Amino acid sequence: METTEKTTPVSRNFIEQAIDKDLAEGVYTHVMTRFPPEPNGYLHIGHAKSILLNYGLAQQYGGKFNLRFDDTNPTKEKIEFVESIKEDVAWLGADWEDRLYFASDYFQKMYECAVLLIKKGKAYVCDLSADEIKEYRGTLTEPGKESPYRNRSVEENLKLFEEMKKGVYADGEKVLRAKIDMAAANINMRDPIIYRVAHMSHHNTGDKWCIYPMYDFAHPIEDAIEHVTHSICTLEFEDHRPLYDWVVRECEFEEPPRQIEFAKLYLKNVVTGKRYIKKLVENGTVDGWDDPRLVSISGLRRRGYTPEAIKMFVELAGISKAQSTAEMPMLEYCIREDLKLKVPRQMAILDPVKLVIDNYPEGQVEYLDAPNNMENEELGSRQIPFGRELYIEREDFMEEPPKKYFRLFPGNEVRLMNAYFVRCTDYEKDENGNVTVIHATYDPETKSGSGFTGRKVKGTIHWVAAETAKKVTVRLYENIVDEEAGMFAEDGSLNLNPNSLIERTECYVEPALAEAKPFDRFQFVRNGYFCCDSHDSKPGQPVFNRIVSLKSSFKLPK
RNA sequence: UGGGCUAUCGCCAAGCGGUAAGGCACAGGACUUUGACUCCUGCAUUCGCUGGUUCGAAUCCAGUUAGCCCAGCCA
Repeated sequence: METTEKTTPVSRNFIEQAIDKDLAEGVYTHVMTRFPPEPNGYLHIGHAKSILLNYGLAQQYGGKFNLRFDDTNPTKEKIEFVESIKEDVAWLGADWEDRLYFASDYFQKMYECAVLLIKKGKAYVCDLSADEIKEYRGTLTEPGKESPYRNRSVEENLKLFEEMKKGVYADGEKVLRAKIDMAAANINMRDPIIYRVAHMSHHNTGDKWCIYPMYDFAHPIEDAIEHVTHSICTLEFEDHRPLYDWVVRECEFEEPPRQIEFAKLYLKNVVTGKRYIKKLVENGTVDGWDDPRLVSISGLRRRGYTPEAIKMFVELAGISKAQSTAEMPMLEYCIREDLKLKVPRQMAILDPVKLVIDNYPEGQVEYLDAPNNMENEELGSRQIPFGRELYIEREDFMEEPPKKYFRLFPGNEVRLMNAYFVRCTDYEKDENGNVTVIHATYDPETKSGSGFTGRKVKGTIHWVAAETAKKVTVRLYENIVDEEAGMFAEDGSLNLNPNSLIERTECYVEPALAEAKPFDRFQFVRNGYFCCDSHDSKPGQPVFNRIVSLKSSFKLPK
């Protein structure tokens, strides 16, 4: 093993610093984290940050990581979301081992905690209606006032709560509230509701319960039960921390978990909002939650992103408390970086025009050796057919080239990648002025790998032999949002980009690519990185999604 | 004078009283059988603003401004 010690001092983020301190001071002797999604939708890139952060921390400190579904509100949750979330978390590589938990499995314990609070005089059953509770709560600037039911006896509260549990009351008729402080500046502390009545079947517990705990009450208990040490959540829960601490303390849990908040990750000009995506799915703008244009985990996966790239992105973006919006090029950098040495490089023509090599024997086919990845010899090489008629990229030929155009134009010589030098001799156009065929002659001496140094060419273009080429469909993606117009229109709807998906059905690839399987990834020379689509590819008839284009610094001079 | 949080390059982000890391993006140049990759070079005399403390402040103090979050029987 090499000992290339990098002396780059990797700074620790504020969460790691907090954990270091806790460990050093003996507040905790181990580290336990968790990812606690509510199964009410699909995961997106923002969730990946939380997943990878929590899992990474557990790894780093030799601790454990749990996957826990925070399923305390049956009105929003579905089993299908549980499945998709498990798939996505697993795909990202966050291993919960045998620790898959459901908040709903703790309902009995939560109920007992509620009873304990009642007995301690710290909770009471309140008969106020939803509107009244809202009214009594006060406003941001005015204190609330106490509920007339606030001072019921412990016995009465116990009886009433028991009746709530038994189903005596209708939804909304009664709630259990924590008795804290109606005048607190922090609204979360103004006697928050901790249990509500909801006569509804739960995906996990069925009809066993008709009372369900609220997030603020349930979450700290869930963490405490699992001996989570660091309960990492996003910034909007900062105001809830005093309540979190109150619950853990009043329920008398030992070694209480600590809540730490960090900033969510947003992407510039990218939609992640559930209601917007739902609309896009419903009106057919996208073909599902895993549409390759979405940044849902399943969408990124289908597009061809790798877990490694997502992890790199999340690490690059960093962890802080400052509201941040990363730019798409940062994510794109990560996938290019990850795929660069991992995938084979192939020649594919996305916008074909025929090139005829007039001095090449008609009917002759010759196999040429082509390295799969010149920067990674481990990927080996392949044999590719060459012949008299080829397809080349339409943009690789110009009738009247501007200065500094290195590709094909009448009289110019270029290298056909992995093959020969060819010189353009002539071209044909149709009645509309479109170039239909380009003629050239090749020089046998210049065969790739022959060591020919007689002369040099400025340009190298890619090609595919016409006779053996495989015709495939390729999909090119752009942001689904019209960036020029801005994300949202005045009425709050999305400004859509009509060209977010360009499907090309007449693309030609090397024959071997016909056998590409879903999730096979390639670099198509000069066209970017592509992934065989997992939905629409059929055996022998692959569809390729462009994951990301290559960086191109070539711009036509004016 | 409601509470909480945040402000360091176009974007992300280190920094924790000793004189502004790094990455993305961008711009030059070298190299090149991908105008890619790689490699060089450049890119904050300044840390929201104003004062103060100090030999010394992005870091401490005071004030000020801006942004985000909170008034679900959602999470």
